[in-house]
Amino acid sequence: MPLIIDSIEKHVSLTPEEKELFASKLEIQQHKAKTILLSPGEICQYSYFVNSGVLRSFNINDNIVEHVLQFACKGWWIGDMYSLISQKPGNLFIEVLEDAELVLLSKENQEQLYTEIPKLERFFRILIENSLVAHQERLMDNLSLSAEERFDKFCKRYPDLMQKIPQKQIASYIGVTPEFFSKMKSRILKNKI
Amino acid sequence: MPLIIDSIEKHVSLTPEEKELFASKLEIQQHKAKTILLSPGEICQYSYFVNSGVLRSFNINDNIVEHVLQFACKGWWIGDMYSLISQKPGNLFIEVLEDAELVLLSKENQEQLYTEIPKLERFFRILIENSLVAHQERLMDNLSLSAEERFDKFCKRYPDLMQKIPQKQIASYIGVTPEFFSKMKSRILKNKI
DNA sequence: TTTTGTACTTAACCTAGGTTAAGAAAGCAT
DNA sequence: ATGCTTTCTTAACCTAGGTTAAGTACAAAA
Repeated sequence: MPLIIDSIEKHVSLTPEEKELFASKLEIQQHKAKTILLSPGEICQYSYFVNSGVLRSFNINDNIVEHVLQFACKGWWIGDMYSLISQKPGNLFIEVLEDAELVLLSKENQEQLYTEIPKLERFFRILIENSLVAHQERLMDNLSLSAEERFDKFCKRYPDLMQKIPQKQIASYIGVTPEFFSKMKSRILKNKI
Repeated sequence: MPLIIDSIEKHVSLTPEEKELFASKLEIQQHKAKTILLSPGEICQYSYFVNSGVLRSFNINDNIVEHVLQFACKGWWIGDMYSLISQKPGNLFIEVLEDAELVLLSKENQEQLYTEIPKLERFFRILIENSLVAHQERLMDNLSLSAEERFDKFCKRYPDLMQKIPQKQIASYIGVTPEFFSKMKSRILKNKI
């Protein structure tokens, strides 16, 4: 599994033995689109690394409205962080949007690796730092930008996702209804002409 | 500085020598309310731990509107994570809201400590994990809850802050204007009677 | 080929929250 | 006490985005 190793070695370098030890703790799974890997109420046991395909994490509030927390495509990690670290029942769905090959790292194996290969604890520290910064920026964007500006940023940040996923998912990610998203999109088109 | 050590030992235990090494890397500062510790465009050099007092981090968008990213009172860490890890100019102000005693840990010292005392890298990994979970929850709340529900959660989560800071700051944190916040507050009062 | 379901669009109408403006209250310094 | 500044309130009016509902366009089953 070269992709996951490569992505780690962008931040820390591993010896061949360390790579082997690491690889021995991983599990590979193939999943079809629409598969639900995790549902609210369940305890998240894995960090998922995406070799190919697209996943999303989202929740559903009382009104049956979905809200997307994260998309993950090739080279990204996804999971229910809250449930994973607390080992309590989570609030998120994790769903496969496009047929995917995933690398699974169980909570226990991850903890073991932290002590067996401290460089991996560093890697995950850095990974989570970057994720925190991204979430902080998205939070501030939601507080200060209009829907159109958020959409604009989304297009620039995830240009490849636009083709791959239904636009209602993007609407949900930027925090508007599919109807408003559609209205907004046609307004943008008109203004460009 | 017992508070910062205590807060670390809730997650990892340190030997007396490690505590001493750690303490030797810290700097203590007193600051009056209204002091600006960091402004947009500057590069953040420190993680700030709050011994006493209250701080906030916030940004200002084009329209001269402030948005609060975080409050920090006794026992909390604050900083501009984006600028700190990238060592690029940041977007945040960090301001003292109530006279404060702070413990400063410089970026270089923090990196040194990670290798000198790997347990500290673990501590900060856990700290950041928790921060990430909190930001994820706040993000989802902003997508799915009304202003009143967000205010409700804020009151429950930070009951002590209500007395300490001007309510316009709380309005800014939950993402509404001070005027609307005031209207909402009086509506809530009426409904309780 | 028809059916069925899901995604997308459009339009009329609605509301949570924003804007503007003016006054009241409360700190804080002189 | 007296002004000066900042915070808070209220009210009239406004708008971004939500809701409801109906219709269109596909794609997957059957």
